[in-house]
Amino acid sequence: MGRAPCCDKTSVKRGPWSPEEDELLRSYVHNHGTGGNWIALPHKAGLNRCGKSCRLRWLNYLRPDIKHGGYTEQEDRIICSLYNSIGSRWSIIASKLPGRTDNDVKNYWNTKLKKKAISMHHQQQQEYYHQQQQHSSGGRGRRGAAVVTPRAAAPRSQQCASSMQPSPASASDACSFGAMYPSPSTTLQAAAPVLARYDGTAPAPVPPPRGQQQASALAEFSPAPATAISGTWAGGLPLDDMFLPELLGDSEFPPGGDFFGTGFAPLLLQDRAAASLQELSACYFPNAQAEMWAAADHHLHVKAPQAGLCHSLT
DNA sequence: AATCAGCTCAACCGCGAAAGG
DNA sequence: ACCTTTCGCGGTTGAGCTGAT
Repeated sequence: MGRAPCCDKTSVKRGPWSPEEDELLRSYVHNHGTGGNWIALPHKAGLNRCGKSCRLRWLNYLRPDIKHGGYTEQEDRIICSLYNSIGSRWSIIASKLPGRTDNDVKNYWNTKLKKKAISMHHQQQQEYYHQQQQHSSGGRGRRGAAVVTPRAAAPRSQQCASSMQPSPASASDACSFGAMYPSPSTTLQAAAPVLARYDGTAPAPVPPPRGQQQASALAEFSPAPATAISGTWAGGLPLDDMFLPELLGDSEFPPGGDFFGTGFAPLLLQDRAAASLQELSACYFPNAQAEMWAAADHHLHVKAPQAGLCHSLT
């Protein structure tokens, strides 16, 4: 059986839109609006198209004030940070970027930004690994502390693969960003009391309906994007305080300095790499997450991530 | 010049949520 | 309360483009 199609696909035109079709749709919406019914719109507009196709064309291409390409570094950072925090909720992310559509942001992430993130994460891991090697060769490290190398971690993740649906690639996509870019929900824990500690044994909070979920997740991202872009974001924090220095260069983040500002320093710089690995590991080993975050909190004052860090694993 | 591989992005697909009867 | 219709979203596809060989 299956779901009935939204329209008769054999009788409607598909594929790329012609300039004439664009003009028909544009002028119809301009004169009449969408009428709240996309299914009926193509017939009224004289278009031999599926309603969904019309909606998509309008929202992603014909709508006024749409921007294509030319993403700024600022936008990159917003996308990265939001992706880290709420995952692939492209419509929400796009809503924070004036003129951008969810499809556009999604494409941009999948084709460009993701690669950038992954390469940066690998670089970060390597640096951490080298640091650990130097540390252990120059003296004994922390008693009982095992140095986790990517090489060593891989087989374990494969062991877990049977109980974890997503591929390592998809997991690393999300987790690499979790590790790289502290989300506002991580860096702004003091300003986000809604964060519940993940203790692994407590019953998971009942997720609110999707709309409310989005709203609560977004509560951390007010005020509006225009304000954010002008230089400040939630709680009046300077935008740059909400992102790790990878995209900015070290000069803006003095080494060892408390660049998150007083009261917003869950990730101390000297332990950042460790926290990153911990976060990454937690993605691969969800059952060990409670212990890790408990330890992390004790050592690093790190809160467990809210939904979104390892969204690809859920 | 021809072929191939990789990339981009518009468009499609199918699902869940919301709305309305 | 249930069913149907429509909307909105995220994942995926594939045509067209570009650069390398």
